[in-house]
Amino acid sequence: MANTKNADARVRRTKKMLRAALAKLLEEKGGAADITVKALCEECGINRGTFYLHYRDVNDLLTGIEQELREGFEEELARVPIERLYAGAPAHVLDGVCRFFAQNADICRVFLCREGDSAALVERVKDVVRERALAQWKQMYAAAPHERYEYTFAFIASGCIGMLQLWLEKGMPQPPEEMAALMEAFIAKGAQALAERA
Amino acid sequence: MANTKNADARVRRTKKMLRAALAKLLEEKGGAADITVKALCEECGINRGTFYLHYRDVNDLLTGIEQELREGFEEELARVPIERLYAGAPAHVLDGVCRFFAQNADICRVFLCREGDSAALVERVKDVVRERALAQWKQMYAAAPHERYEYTFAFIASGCIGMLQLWLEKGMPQPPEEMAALMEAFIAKGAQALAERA
DNA sequence: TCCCTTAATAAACGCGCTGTTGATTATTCG
DNA sequence: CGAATAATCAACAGCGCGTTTATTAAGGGA
Repeated sequence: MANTKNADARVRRTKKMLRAALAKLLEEKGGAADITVKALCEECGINRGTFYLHYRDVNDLLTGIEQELREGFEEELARVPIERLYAGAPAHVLDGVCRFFAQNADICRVFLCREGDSAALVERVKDVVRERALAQWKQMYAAAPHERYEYTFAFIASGCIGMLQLWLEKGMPQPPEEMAALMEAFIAKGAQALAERA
Repeated sequence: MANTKNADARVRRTKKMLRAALAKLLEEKGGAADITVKALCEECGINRGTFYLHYRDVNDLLTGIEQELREGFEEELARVPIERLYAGAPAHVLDGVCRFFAQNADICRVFLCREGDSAALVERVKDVVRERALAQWKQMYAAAPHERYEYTFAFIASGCIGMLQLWLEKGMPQPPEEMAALMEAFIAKGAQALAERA
């Protein structure tokens, strides 16, 4: 990121084009697998040698974009007052997160969704969520949580991602706020929340 | 599977060796990416041409094993009385599922866990869980469920997988029954269940 | 047991992408 | 403008792929 900004205008141009090409090929092929350096360079009319001037291989370019996405998500997550989630009173605490996914839907759909073979990012996002939940817990109770909570946070992290994946797949027919409310209700009260609302 | 059984003894031998080699290389390299046909054949001392006699490429071999694992899981899942999950009374309905993961830990750890770049199987398993939950719902209430439930089932499916992934990563220090109870409690009552147990 | 069938081997083939190199041209920025 | 450096072009060996040929070895039914 910082690396990309403080650079020659030519470098910025090249990297930008490569990212666009990657995005396009990813959507075309569906999977990150067998995207070739050659195809990437031909896509944006760049010399193949130029690619190696900036990236080690295709995966290197890929993880760069992933990292940016993750950093953006992490920022958004930092604003969430997690402690209010467990209180049982949904209070629009996840609205921002859901909106973030909606805003970056193009990239998220490619990197976060099924068959993408880009499991790494999904796992990282889970880690971020889980660790933040754990840290929050420690801060709230000033004590190391029982192992049981770790598993529950893993459940929450994965569950949220899974719900968001389905949402993205469907083309986001619901507004982010509705998704947030659904997530919050389930986290707080589980399936019982459903019965009450039905 | 049936294909593997009704075959010449030589074919069975070859396929068996290839699977063993694949498992070994997967553990060594960590990721399914860049496992080469050549390496696979060298690993078990098989002619490279022989590989192509049975599989189209590495991915073909890979999905074969995945499918077996998924079928086993699907069988186990079919025995789960899902309707009792929503009642709020954990009743050891998920014990069998968790035991299945414990029994097949070796394979699950490779195919189901992080960084494995084998996202396809994870997604399939999610689908199985989600669809079964939906079908069960329809059977119980004889009506098409609100879209909200689809998202909730997606949450549950992904959440369970996530919890099981963490469990496998840790080396399964808890007995399957404990994991099952934890999952059941969270599904039924959400984070409130934690407060009550703390 | 024999013998026919079929799997496995060995060696070689062109193909395409990789990652690197050296020389040359074009662009940026002070 | 002019020095620095990014981008280009062409060519290179290397390697794994997927296929083909002829040959050897093993299996299983009559």
